Amino acid sequence: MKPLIPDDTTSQALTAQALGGGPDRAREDQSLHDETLTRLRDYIVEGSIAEGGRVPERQLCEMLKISRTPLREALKVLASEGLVELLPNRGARVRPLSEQDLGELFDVMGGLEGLAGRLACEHITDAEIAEIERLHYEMYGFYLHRDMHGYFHVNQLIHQKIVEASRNAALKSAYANFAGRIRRVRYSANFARKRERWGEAMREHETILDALRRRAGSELSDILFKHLRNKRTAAVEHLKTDGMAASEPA
Amino acid sequence: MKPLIPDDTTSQALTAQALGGGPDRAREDQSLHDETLTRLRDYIVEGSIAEGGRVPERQLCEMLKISRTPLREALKVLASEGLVELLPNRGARVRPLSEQDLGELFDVMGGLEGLAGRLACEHITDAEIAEIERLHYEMYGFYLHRDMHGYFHVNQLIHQKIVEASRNAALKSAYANFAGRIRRVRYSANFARKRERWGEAMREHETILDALRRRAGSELSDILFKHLRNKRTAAVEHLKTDGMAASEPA
DNA sequence: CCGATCAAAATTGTACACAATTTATCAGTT
DNA sequence: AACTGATAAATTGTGTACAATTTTGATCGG
Repeated sequence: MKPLIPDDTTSQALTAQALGGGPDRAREDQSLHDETLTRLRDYIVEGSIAEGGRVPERQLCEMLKISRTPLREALKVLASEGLVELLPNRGARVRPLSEQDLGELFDVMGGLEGLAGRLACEHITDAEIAEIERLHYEMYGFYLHRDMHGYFHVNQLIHQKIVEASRNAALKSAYANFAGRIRRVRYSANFARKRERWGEAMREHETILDALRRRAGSELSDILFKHLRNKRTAAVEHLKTDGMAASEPA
Repeated sequence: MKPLIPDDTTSQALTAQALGGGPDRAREDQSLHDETLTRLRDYIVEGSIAEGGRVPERQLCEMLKISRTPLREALKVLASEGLVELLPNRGARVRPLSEQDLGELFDVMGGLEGLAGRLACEHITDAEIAEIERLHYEMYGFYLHRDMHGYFHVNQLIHQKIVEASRNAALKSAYANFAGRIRRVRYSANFARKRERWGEAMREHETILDALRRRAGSELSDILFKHLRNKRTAAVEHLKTDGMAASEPA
């Protein structure tokens, strides 16, 4: 058989354990439950299970080489995180994200990023700003070379840095949670083809950096929300067109 | 890469399930797990267990008249919500909230409320605004009569209405989660004695209502965050002084 | 008398068994 | 042949048993 789940799954941003405010537990003495939780979450976030697909417990148990008890515990947690849906006596399904759901999630992300920016202005060091500037120009390079992949990567890095600079663990956890939920659709749907929006996003990032330099919290908060709102529009638009094709076969 | 999952897309049943820890759900065919989850959460939020207090599973099982399995499932979920802490082989403890934790939570609440206000401006109806106005004046009445209890109650109602008007279920859930975490300390600590802050808060509420009437999203978002930031200062100050006395006997 | 070491009890982590509910299969009837 | 109903299989929900770890308690030595 196949491993089904790679061991060194790059769990980059999703370090924090849920909304808990992250006791950044070392990988050593993780209980079977925690291990299962992390692996299942990554598995789902990566989009390895079809939307709304039924997931028999037995099958997952075999896959993860554990018994049902820790698996079910993990499922309950994932349900509370919003990743799966638990239907009574009918098992767990990967929570389908409607157009509206995605819109809502993006708005919340916008609120959280706005908050992160505002708080970052209170705490960020010059060195951190310099680092973000560096990333910004790197991103600009990707933009010029039309390297979408590199662009997105650095883009996420910048937003992540801002969240870090907020010095707020609770915010960081919540952010990671919502990011994971969105990332699932982002995985199955490639965000390319938004060339016209690209330049606009790049300009928005200029203003973000500017506000950050001036430590203008309220202003930055506003800019970041609107930035995400624009992203939202593009994303929902994308899901609307691409989502159709995916669920078309009928 | 892995089929593994039959593509059975018959899921349309949108159970009002915990989206991020949302405490609103139908009381009908709750599984024992859900029932336990709700009851335990309420129990903890109400402050019935001392901070950091050990909570033997057996004891809780007797109290809730259930076996360990659903209880443990509930504990895992509460841990992911940040209410309790799970120490390996050492059981669950009510998560102690440091001064900093409380500050962080208040800031996140501020961000969420700001977001709620911004979104509310996009969706709120005149009737809803009228309702909030009514509550506002009711609250003002309590203020004039120096009725702290009534004031706080209506105050929470107003903030709740704004969240409702945002028309964002994900936000509502996250808000409920963080509100619960804060409420735990608010219960054990009576927020009285903040007379001087009271008038200021009342004035802030005037501006909130004003911005809401004008549907000035960005402005309202800013006001709401700053409003919560002021609350935060008062609350943290309170915990600093009162928290000492509370954790004395140990 | 106080502290350390080891055994006993209690508590937690996981697996498994059984009951309840849902889903699938298959007659029989129109 | 399609539909309805009953029955069988499978799956989920909950309780309990057992192993592993921690906490408690007692004995021994200083």
